[in-house]
Amino acid sequence: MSKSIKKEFNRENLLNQGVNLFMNQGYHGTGLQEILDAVNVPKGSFYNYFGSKEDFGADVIQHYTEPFITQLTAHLNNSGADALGAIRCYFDELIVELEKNEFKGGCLLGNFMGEIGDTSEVCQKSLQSAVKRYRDLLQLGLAQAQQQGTVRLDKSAEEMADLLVNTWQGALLRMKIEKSSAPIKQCCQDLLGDYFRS
Amino acid sequence: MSKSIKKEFNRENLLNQGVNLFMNQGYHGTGLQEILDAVNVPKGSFYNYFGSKEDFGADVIQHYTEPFITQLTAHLNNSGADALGAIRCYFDELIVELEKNEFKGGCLLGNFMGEIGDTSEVCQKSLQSAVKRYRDLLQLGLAQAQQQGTVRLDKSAEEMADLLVNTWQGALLRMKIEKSSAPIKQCCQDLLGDYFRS
DNA sequence: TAAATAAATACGACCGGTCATATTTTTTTA
DNA sequence: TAAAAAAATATGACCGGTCGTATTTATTTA
Repeated sequence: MSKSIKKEFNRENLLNQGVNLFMNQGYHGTGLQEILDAVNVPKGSFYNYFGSKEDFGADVIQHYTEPFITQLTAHLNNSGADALGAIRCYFDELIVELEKNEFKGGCLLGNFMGEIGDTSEVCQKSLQSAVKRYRDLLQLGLAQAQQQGTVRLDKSAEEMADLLVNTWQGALLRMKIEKSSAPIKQCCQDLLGDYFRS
Repeated sequence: MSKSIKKEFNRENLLNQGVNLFMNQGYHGTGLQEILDAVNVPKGSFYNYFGSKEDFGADVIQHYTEPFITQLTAHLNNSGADALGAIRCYFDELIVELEKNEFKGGCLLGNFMGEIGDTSEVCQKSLQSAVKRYRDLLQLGLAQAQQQGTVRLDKSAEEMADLLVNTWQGALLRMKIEKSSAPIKQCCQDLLGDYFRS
């Protein structure tokens, strides 16, 4: 009993540190040892929790995504009659967080798509499902906004959600090398503040 | 004389293979040995050509970018009175090429921005300059299209060029995990075929 | 005590980078 | 111009360290 609690505790810690280190140093740039040291788990124990580094990576992807889904869902639920405002508000929060981090890291999903999105089948599957969940939620919000009359009807919510996700990811890459939040702010303004408006 | 020719030959080969391997396996996922084997250059010789792996990476970035600048410039020069058409035509060619590669690799600039864009100062500088060159060229084309009346005037060419670059990069990431050209086609249609039009 | 889980250790392969030495190429000198 | 000296380039063995993983040992749990 106390053991399985510890096991879950270690697993959770490993996933949290995996998110941090993978996001800032990339998949191949981060060694297992580094993650294990950060959470004081012996090297030999790792394979009791995860099948391989690759499997671990796939789990980290899902673990990373969860809070974003939760956060966006909360905004949409509390938005009342302004789903578009909720989406803008959600992204504004992300921007604040990214500025806090001085534009380092960006988004684990984007970084992993670029680095291992086409070489690790396991992680590719995980990325597909994570991005789809996220995209679907944005699509839901945009569809609500369409019903509320704030977003144009002549483009599908799905198409706009995809465009938003993709432009956001590209803007995050620019942010990282320009060390500026201008690209991600521009992304929100261009799409949510202009192109999507009815 | 014949020696310095060989030197340039080796350098060029190393850069070419560097582009290939870095693009498909990432920076940390590619060892120097792998590149050296591919071009039959001994390990010890590498450091006669480049100061370090990091410096090499920065040079690879520039080497990768050159052909894209050339290709886009050519399209713009031959476009006559339809700069927007030239840009679309250019991206269509890129799409064909990406489909040929079965959506593997994507864009080295995007991949590197995500993986090492905020950890390697040398490569960050190189990425900044490469992306700026590319963005500026697109901006020039869009400004021409504005003068020709095919592109809206109420947004600056610079802003649109940035949006195009960013959305394209994000769409490439999606392409990699979806193994489909739909995202990049959608990018062109949404921006060049709709949002930018006057 | 038997089975299951955790931890320690061991493993070979590979990492980026260095170095002394060998070979050219270039420059200087006669 | 020919010989000698100096500088530049080429090379592969080798460095310490780290990689991801397998195997072995110790510890819990049932």
